[in-house]
Amino acid sequence: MNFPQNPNPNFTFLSDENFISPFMDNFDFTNLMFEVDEGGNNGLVQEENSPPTSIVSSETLTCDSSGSGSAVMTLSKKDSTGIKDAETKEPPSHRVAFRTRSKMDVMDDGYKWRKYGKKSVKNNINKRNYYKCSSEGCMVKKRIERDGKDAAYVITTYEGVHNHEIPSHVYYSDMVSSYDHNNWNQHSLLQSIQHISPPS
DNA sequence: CGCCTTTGACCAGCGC
DNA sequence: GCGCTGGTCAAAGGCG
Repeated sequence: MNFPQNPNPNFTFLSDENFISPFMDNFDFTNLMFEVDEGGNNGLVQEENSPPTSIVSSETLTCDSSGSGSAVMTLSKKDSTGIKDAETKEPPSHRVAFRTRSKMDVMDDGYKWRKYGKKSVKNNINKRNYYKCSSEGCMVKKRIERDGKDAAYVITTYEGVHNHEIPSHVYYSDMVSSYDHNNWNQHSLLQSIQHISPPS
């Protein structure tokens, strides 16, 4: 089986040994959803009653002491051919979505994002926020919305692949030094994504 | 001054 | 064809 490509292939931040989050107790990894290539739906898993195409074991996903969380990988209509196409053509064709339980709306992943829209969506009293990568020429987008059924959960969807280095290695150092719990949690989240979809 | 968010308008896709 | 919905644009204003 081919794992979908990491939306942030240039992620080169700290390794496991150097990065252990002690704060996962207030940042639960509930669902991790991958959609490779353009799919019919938006790649979001509709709770537990809609079984995904395939499920990655939670051991693969969870970070160290966390233990709470289930990972879900959904492959849409095209299989390996879609992946190949996506790698040879322009993005955005990679889409990664995950649902987390977090008090914070925005996942700070080290990239710089610029908000360009905000919309009310159907079946969700909460607004959906649209972000673009601020780097010039980078077309990666992400959507962030609160789960309509449980506002404690945040659904984040990345679309596309960054074509540049992560701009904030220094920033991560700052995060560590400032001991920002929330950012630590987010960092752990993204580290988990790397676990489930190694850049190969 | 540059970059960001906000927000209403606009556009495209889809179902009926 | 029409209406609904989601996604994007762009002007205006705020902030450092």
